[in-house]
Amino acid sequence: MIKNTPTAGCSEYICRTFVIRKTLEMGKDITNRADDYSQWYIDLVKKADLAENSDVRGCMVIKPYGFSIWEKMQQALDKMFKDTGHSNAYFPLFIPKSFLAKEASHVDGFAKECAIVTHYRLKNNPDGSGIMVDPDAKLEEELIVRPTSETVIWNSYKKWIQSYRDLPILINQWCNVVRWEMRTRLFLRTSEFLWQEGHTAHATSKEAEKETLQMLDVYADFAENFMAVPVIKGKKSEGEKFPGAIDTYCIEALMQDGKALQAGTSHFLGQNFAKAFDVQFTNKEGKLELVWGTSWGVSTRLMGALIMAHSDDDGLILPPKLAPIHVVIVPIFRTEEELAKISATVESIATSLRKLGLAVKFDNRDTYKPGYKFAEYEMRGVPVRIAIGPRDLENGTVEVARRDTKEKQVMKMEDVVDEIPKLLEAIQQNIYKRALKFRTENTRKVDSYNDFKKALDETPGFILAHWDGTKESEAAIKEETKATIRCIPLDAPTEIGKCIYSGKPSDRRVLFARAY
RNA sequence: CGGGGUGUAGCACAGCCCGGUAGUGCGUUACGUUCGGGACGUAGAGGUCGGAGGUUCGAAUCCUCUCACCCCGACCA
Repeated sequence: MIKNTPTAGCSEYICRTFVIRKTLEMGKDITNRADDYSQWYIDLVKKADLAENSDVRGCMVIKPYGFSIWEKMQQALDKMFKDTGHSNAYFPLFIPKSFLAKEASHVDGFAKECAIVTHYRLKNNPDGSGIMVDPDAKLEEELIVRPTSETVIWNSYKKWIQSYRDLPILINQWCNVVRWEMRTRLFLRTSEFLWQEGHTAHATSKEAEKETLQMLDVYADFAENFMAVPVIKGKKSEGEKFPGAIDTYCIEALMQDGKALQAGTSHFLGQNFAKAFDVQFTNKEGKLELVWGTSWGVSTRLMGALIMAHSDDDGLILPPKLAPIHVVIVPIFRTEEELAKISATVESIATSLRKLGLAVKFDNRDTYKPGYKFAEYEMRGVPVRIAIGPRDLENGTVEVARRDTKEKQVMKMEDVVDEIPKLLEAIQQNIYKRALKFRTENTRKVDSYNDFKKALDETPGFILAHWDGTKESEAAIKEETKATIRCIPLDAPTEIGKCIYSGKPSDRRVLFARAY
């Protein structure tokens, strides 16, 4: 094969072996998105060392690397909450059954997915074969493992609020919740998940509504500027809103397979929970009035959004603002002496980069070859990789590779400190723009039910279409196409049209998609 | 809850149809050679074959029951 035309044949041979080799190696790692998107996602979560299934049904173990990304999200969000006047607090994991029953639509919404504590003691089996629940230790009243905390929090608010002077109450809690889902998927839907839930109480409807929309803006800001995921802000239809809310607002993101993902919600609760828990205050006029409420939350589901929005067949792609490691430095060396020389240079580069607030990892393990490390950090989505070898030491250069485009460049060592922060910023911008471009290209206006169905099957994505505003049409469309109204976009312009399903008049387009 | 699948070494799997020394790859340990895109050699360690019962001289393998998890649906702030 190589012997015929030495030069051309040789390079062709090398090239081909490389491709075959690469294909095999990649196949060994993660499924291609094009072959099976769902499997790609699962492979990626596991191979990037983000999380794994635990032996507890529907529950995941979030591994250190995955958790460190979640911590970065928490830090950024927590600051945004504090900056908008909120404080953190903590309420119990357990909710007495009677609490949950107080708000009718709330209990309807969650009843089918609750974990319930009925006993408080175990004992040895009489036959000595392990342990059993002690039937004598039955609880007077069952405890529900919180699926969300409105009830237990409003029960406290009743004690805390007497006068308009006690308002507003602006509280957030970081915690775990349990929803006994039929079917689970790592990060996207797990029986137990981590989240934050904000719960605020206000003297007026106007103020509560303002809070609801303010937090929606915070979420959108976070999604776009930290996660680099463009989102559409909107209002949920009656059928899709939170049980117990007057209005539910949300941010909706589009994943690479054309399915929508609800990335955060903010609810205007009206006086529903105040009514249920009898939370009244004396207003300035000395009259008793019910308190107005909001609640809002984002969860570890954001991890799913982050993964699916940007990553490729080689692994995770992380936005620099949420990457636990910004820059990984891989030394290329043969001997310990070479490594020692390189280390000296690396230390000075790493120190200067760290002074800029960057997380820099120097991977000087001698147990893995450089190629292995390159692949590993690509899998983990580290935005920038610097390679330094003997050749670089001679030339005073380094090799810089960016994860988002896989481009490599040779950079002068003295430029590194100036250029890397710019490069990270460029990556942050680039992946946002790429995601936005994808969304734009996969958002379609459709005016007939046939085109709607065709679009869903042939070119999945967001669909903007007219809807008559009725539950009946919404339900029928969902039943027939599995597409749901993701939201009524807040910025939707008034536009006269006809509902794609019923043909009845409509004054604006709403956002449809199949969703996670 | 319906459909499908899987439980055998840390991980991925073969062996089962047709019963008879529990295997392969990766990882791991030691040593040596390697190191600019996923290295290789040699030697070693590592297994209640998901669980219970049954058939049999003998069960990872056949039969019955059972448990668990995963995937695809249905459901779902």
